[in-house]
Amino acid sequence: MSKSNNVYKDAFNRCLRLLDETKSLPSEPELGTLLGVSRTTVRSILARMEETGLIAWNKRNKTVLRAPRPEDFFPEEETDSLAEIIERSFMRRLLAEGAEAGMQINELELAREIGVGTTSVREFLIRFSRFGLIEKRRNSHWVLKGFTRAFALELTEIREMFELRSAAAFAALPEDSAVWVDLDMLEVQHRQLASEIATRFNEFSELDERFHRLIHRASHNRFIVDFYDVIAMIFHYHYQWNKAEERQRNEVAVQEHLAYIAALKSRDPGKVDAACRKHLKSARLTLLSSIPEGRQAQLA
Amino acid sequence: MSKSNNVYKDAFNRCLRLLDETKSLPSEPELGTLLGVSRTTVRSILARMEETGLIAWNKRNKTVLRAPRPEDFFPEEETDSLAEIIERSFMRRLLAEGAEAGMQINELELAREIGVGTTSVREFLIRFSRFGLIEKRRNSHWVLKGFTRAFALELTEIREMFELRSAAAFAALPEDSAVWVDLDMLEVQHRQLASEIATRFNEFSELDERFHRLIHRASHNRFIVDFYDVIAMIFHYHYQWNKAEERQRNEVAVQEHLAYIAALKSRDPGKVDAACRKHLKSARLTLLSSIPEGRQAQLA
DNA sequence: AAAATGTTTTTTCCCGATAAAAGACATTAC
DNA sequence: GTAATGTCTTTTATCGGGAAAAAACATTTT
Repeated sequence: MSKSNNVYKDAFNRCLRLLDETKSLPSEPELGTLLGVSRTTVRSILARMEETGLIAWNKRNKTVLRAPRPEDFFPEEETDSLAEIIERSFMRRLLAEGAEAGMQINELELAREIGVGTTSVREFLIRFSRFGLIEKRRNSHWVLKGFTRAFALELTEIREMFELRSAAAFAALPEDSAVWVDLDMLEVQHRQLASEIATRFNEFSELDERFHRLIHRASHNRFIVDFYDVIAMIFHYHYQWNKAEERQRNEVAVQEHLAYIAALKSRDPGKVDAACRKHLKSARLTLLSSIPEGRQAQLA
Repeated sequence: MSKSNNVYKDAFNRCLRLLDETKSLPSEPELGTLLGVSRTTVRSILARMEETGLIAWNKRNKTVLRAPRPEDFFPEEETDSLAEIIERSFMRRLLAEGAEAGMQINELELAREIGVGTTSVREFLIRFSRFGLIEKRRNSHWVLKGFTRAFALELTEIREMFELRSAAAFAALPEDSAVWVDLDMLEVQHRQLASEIATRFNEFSELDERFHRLIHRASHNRFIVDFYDVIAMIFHYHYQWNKAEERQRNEVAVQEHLAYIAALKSRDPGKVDAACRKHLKSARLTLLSSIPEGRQAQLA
């Protein structure tokens, strides 16, 4: 087994959901762009759909025969890429108790534990190293730097620097820039979420990321834009294992975002700066308060 | 051939240079730390040195029998790690004419061209991607973003942000901090270089890097410290292929550094800021002026 | 008993091979 | 003649294996 066909399985599942909406499927290249895969994969999907009686396929004709049933879908866990599987396993370990700074990381052990080859683990660790949580010793093991208070402070320091600059750049964008439309859309979504916060508070994460990424993009600086990956990763996993006060937290954040959006729309640099600072400050406090006190740097 | 023994060969060569200085070599663990390799490698080195009549080795006794001759050394090109070889090849292509933005990068082709396995090339590209010059298309090729004017501007924007902050932090360090001693040493070396600039101008690069890294370390922020890797890499390769006005450039930079050092020692935030800005501005101009005008972003 | 040397085990680094997926080329349909 | 489908080729993602290097363990020396 050299490569799993998760790309195919994931695209197949997504394609199944398209079946509900139409009587017939579009052309192969069109499906390809829609699903983000090559025609080769599209054709495998169509082949299976024909086989299982979901569609009748004859050249350009792809008629939907029946609605998809639960058993038509591939199991969720088979649609994840290896990288995602490794990342999840690794993050679980990292945020679990006992993952102290200075600990060494063993590629072979990780690979065996997760049940994958060492190459994939190596590649993952190299990719992951840019998050500043691990470090390589040449010709030797990786060292865990740990998800410590120091890490959170260093991360937020950069975040604040970058976001203040991006927000200022955003406010200075011309009236006819497309970003104002995006911002309006985000504002509407924030208002909707605010009005139903009691039941939908867990949808905030995703909205949060889209909002901040929009702002960072205004910097027109790849290093700033890319840095948001670090923040997104940390927030994603950290809050996944730390649900304390989630509703309360998100409710506050939504209101801060709305104030921030209003400041951006005012295009007044002073107001933008103030609203941005206020939100970043509470984001920092939230992150810091959720790091257990015992989880300090233990490094020599 | 699964792994070259460049670690051994490189350490062997470095160990040969130690032979000139002493009558006998220290213990195995001591040699290991000195050369930065494991005892296993140290013992291979000693074994060969005994074999070639360089030393007499009997347990704790490692007596030097003769001075090393040129033919005792392994050829320089055999001491480079695969990663270094790939990096050099890749950078040569990148900075050569015809490497335009938007071009795709083919792992297999690169691997064949350099004469290495695909795994090593993949790992290199993943590591290299943090420099912001290439980007991965999921399940597909890498895309070259190109060493363009835009790249240089984005790079220097971050550099300036980080260095101004680090310099301010540096100046605020307590009197008894060890950094002041390091700074004094660097100042002396700068003065020496300044006085012999006509013949030693090409030694500036290395001094430059040590100076800026010292300053960045004062930020106590891993993201700032790590970012200097990007700058160092760009400067290293860029100037290696662009020697125009090198002497003139370095002469100016040394003087700017000396002014910058004086400002830091004054611990006056205003002076530090001014000296830092001045140096960064000329560094930016130098970098920009050396990017050919034709080398613009061509991306769709 | 601390630190060295001698020996064995484990891990890292890297290659070649193979299935999945992408991409290129040839052919057909509208 | 443009855009689809059909077919073939190339590239990517991943594994297992093997030599180099590190690390762990055992034994000796001072």
